[in-house]
Amino acid sequence: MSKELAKTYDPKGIEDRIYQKWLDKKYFHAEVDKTKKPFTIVIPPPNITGQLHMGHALDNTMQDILIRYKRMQGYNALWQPGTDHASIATEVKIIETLKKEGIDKNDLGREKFLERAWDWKKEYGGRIISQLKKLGSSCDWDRERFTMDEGCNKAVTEVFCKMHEKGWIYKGARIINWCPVCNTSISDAEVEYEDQAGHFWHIKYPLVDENGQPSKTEFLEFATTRPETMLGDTAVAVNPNDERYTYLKGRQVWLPIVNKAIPVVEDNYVDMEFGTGVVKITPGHDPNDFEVGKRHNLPVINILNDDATINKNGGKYEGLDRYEARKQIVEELDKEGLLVKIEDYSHNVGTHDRCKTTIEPMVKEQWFVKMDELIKPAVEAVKNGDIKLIPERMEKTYFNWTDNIRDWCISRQLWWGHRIPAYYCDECGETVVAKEAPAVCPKCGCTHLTQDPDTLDTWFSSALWPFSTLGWPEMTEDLKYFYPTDVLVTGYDIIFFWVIRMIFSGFEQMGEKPFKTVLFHGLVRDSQGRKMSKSLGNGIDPLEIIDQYGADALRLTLITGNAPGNDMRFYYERVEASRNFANKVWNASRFIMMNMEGKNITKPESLEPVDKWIISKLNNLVKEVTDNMDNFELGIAVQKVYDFIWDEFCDWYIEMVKPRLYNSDDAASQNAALWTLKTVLIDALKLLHPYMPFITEEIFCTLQSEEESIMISSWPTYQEDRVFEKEEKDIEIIKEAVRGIRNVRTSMNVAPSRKAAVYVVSDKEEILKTFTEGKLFFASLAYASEVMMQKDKEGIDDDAVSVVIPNATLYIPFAELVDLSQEIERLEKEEKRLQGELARVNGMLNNERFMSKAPEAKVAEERAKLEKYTQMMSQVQERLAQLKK
RNA sequence: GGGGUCUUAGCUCAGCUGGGAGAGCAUCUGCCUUACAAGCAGAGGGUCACAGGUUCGAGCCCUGUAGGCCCCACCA
Repeated sequence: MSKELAKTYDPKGIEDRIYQKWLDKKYFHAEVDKTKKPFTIVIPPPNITGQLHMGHALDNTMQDILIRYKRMQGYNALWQPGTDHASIATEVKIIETLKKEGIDKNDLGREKFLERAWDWKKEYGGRIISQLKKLGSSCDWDRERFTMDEGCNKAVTEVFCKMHEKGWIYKGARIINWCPVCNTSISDAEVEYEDQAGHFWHIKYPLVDENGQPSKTEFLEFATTRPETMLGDTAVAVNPNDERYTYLKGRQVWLPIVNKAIPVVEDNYVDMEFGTGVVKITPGHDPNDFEVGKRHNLPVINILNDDATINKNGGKYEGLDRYEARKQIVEELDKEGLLVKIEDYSHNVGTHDRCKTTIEPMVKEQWFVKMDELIKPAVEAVKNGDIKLIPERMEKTYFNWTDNIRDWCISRQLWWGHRIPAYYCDECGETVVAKEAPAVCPKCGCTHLTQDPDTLDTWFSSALWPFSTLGWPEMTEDLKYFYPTDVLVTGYDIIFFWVIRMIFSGFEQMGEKPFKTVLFHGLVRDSQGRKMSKSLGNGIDPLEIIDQYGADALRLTLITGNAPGNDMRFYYERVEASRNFANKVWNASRFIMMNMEGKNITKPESLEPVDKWIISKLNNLVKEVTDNMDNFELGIAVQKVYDFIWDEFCDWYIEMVKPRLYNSDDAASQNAALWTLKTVLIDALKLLHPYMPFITEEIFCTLQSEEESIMISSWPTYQEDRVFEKEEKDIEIIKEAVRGIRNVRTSMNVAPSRKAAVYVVSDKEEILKTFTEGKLFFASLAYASEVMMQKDKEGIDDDAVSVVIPNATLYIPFAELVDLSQEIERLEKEEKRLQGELARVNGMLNNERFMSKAPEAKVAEERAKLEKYTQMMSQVQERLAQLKK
């Protein structure tokens, strides 16, 4: 009936075969079914340019665990997959490959470029998907989507037009972050600030004298980190309360190099304490200065071209790169005696998160999303618990962003992306925002309209992902049934980029949250705690790990010993430990199947105490694991399954049951053992399945060939008729006895092959009964040649080694001479330990405040301990007295 | 500047609503016991960063200190 299993588990071959079977059987596919409750997860769509990395592996393992768990619980589980067009990332890659062919993007032209991009998508978009499959991800691949497919495009256009109509999307000239390398504007979220060593140039501008000429004697000194921006200075500012500068009211300073007079303005923005209390104002290239400029009606001068070279406004510096211009300007100022000093200075420099280029603030016409109103329901939902963030502390991060929200710059000067549905009349300049290109200008009636060349921020379409993938803007059955989704699993690093934007988009478009819970995970770092990165070359390829150790081992490694939202380090040793566990499961199963071979196992009439013990343990495990899973404590849950399988089931139960398996005389007992082994194994496999889908499937189907798949089997539930409290306690007593005996034997260097008689001495009838019932396995585990039950130590050699357990003393008369002094030493150590315990317990019980304030259950617990230790103590002391005689 | 987080065994980390400190790896000892040496049996190893506080009781809650990491922020 059962197939022959190899001695060590080899995931190679097995995994692909099983995955293909799941695909063939359509187990991952979900359809609307109103008789079942839905459980939905949308995948964070990986970039089409991407290769599977450890972050994906972790993220998708967590999702797969949740979705498999819920599927087994009977939910209609949908894991919606897809990929992201990742506008900048992809565009940059394509430009790179074009470059290698000697082609310039602009020479190629927009249309041809987009063809190349789609080719790229075709070629590489599938790569990451096949990698996700290697991991075991049970996504509904029939529903695979792409953030730039037709449906998503419809959704994007719809949202853009709706929000524009509402006035929440607008076009305006504002200061934005410009990346001179990618040649596009980027949003605030895409700017990464990093501390860079730079300089502080202390400069002075002459004041303008009464003749309108630069003064030779009066100067205003200040410092700047970007001296080249002086070309765009349109004022100098001081604080209105700064008495040092009251004399400047209404005066002007002379802007050197440019050679013109600019005003001194008073603005509270200036910090009197900092530096000289004077700030040069460059509204065209600094966000704060831009605001100051607005307040004082200062002109805005743009001194830069898009590639960050100086433009014609920079006079003789035109055409120079910003850093070269900086150098030459400083030299010129120095020549004119206007450079006071240069200081080393470390400051925060904004860089583009994609290419690390220093961004340049510039004033440009861009499209923005007005955030203040939009964000409100998103804030409220998290505040009132409608959306739960796990771990909770992420709420702080969330609110920190929402409280300081600024309008979102959504237009990008890129070609790869959703094109902005805005059209401009070539004749009259009218702007039309519409889903379809208008044939005629509604204002002047001409037919010459040009679409806005810009595309949208890639996150604009990702923000709609939870509902666009379900058919929105159509109110499809899918959408009605599967939305809102249940859990979003993602890294805390994209909370601003994605999570928040999905939340406000969900409320705005659907009138309902996009998901109920957000489960955050941290970063997977290398063994030294460093971020895995291409430049460091310290990345570990999950596919290589899968190839070497199997997907199950990788998954287990990523999930164990890690709390939500915390970063983790990746160690090969840990993968090995996971692989070893897979092997353990494999071999235990192999053992069970070997013993089942040729036997017709039936549900037994009665179970023996050990059987009840393990069933009861399993029952508790089911309850705990289910609770943990429901609370998203995935690591804790699997740790418990791991411990149960390895410790309780393999190291104890299987060993306990071996004598019965090897003895066919008592067929009923053997059947009960086999039935229990099988029953417990199957349920344990089920609990393990979400974590280690492949090996559990392989064993499950081999074990019972009539069953189709573990992934569609039902999740175990806690059962009242599987509670055996007495047996649990009884077996623990025997385990304690076994441990004690093994301990003594090891310390005396007695080989396991040397059996010895064991006397169980107790005046408690039930203890003797417990041992009598467990005699067979107790003897085997305790290396006993025979086990005798006695009420007292009548007839036992005084030199016998003793082990004290609650309510009983075990004696082992070894043939060889026992070193009495060593024996006394051992018992004295035990006495000391018990003394300590008793002191603690008595301390508590004699403390009146404890007795009056502690809960009753706690007091009872301590009383029981007192009794237990007192009793053990008397046994130890009695034995000591004997030996010292 | 604001916020978060961490500090627990040699290493990496768990420790859920406060009630006798855990795991994996590493170390030491003994075992090829017919499922598994990717294994089995045992052992050693921790003032839970420090100082206070709340509590009958603190690794866990509060305050402060030190150090590490992260995020946010316009100090020119």
